[in-house]
Amino acid sequence: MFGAPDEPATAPRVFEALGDPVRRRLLELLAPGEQAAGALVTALQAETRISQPAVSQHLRVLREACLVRVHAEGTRRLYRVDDAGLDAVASWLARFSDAFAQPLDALETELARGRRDRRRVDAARVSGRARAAGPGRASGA
Amino acid sequence: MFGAPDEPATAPRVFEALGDPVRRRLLELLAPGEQAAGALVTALQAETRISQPAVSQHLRVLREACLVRVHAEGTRRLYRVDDAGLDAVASWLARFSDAFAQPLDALETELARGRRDRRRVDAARVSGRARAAGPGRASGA
DNA sequence: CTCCTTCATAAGTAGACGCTTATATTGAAC
DNA sequence: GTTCAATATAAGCGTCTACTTATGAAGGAG
Repeated sequence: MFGAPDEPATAPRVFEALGDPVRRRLLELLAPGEQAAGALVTALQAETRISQPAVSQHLRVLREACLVRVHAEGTRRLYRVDDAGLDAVASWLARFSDAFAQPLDALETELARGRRDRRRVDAARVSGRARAAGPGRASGA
Repeated sequence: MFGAPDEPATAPRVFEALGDPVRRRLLELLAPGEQAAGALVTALQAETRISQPAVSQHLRVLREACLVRVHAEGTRRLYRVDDAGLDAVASWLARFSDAFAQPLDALETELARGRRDRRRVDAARVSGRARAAGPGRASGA
């Protein structure tokens, strides 16, 4: 049952996976915690008219992008968010952080190291404010 | 020349825009600073076989997603990264930050406020580590 | 073993998307 | 003015993508 789980451990096509609104919604539904595939189907069908295979295919794409992880429990498939994909996105995005963010990064790294000793390894750190920015880009003028 | 610049100031279809590798490359090319459209075409053509209109169309999508901003200088069109779109991405991504990140966010906000007084308003803060995470998600086990 | 539940895969199709060539528009230079 | 340089838009087209229905495979219950 259920094809062999031989994902390549890297995170290819992450942005492509996030390009679809249904897949983003799936991730949002998974944000609070683990969910069975069936529960995700039900939740989506309460919002949109979509079939079970469609959801399954979306979950496959998310899996291949390392954005979700699965483990079987009986006949159920329990999905959860996978940090690997999100980290890939965050790290790409970091390239566009303003220059002044760098020292802050260093501080964060330090703090994160301290926390890591408190057990909680290698988790993503992302924060953002949604308002449009003024002219404060790295390019200056 | 050049259609009227009436973008809606919001950032729709940001993830869709980032879904294309050429558009991501364009943003990377713009990361160091402002670039003329022609320079971007030249840079891309040094890597891939692509036409000028194709690049122009990609730039249009990036514009509509608030991922780049333009201003005309003579007959040139100078493009730069627009924080609005990146902020939208970062803020969506923030939903998936681990719980322990919250206090850190507060610290950051405080630090950012201090910097804001030093002039440099409302810029995005994003940082991430690319390595795959251990079992540290919000969903616990 | 049989039946039901849960989920994935197969095959086919409509539409979206990105590319190309051709052309229009605008500013600068002569 | 005419001409050139820079960029955007228009039209057309192949391909990729997400959907559907139909089916398969596997675990649990009786």
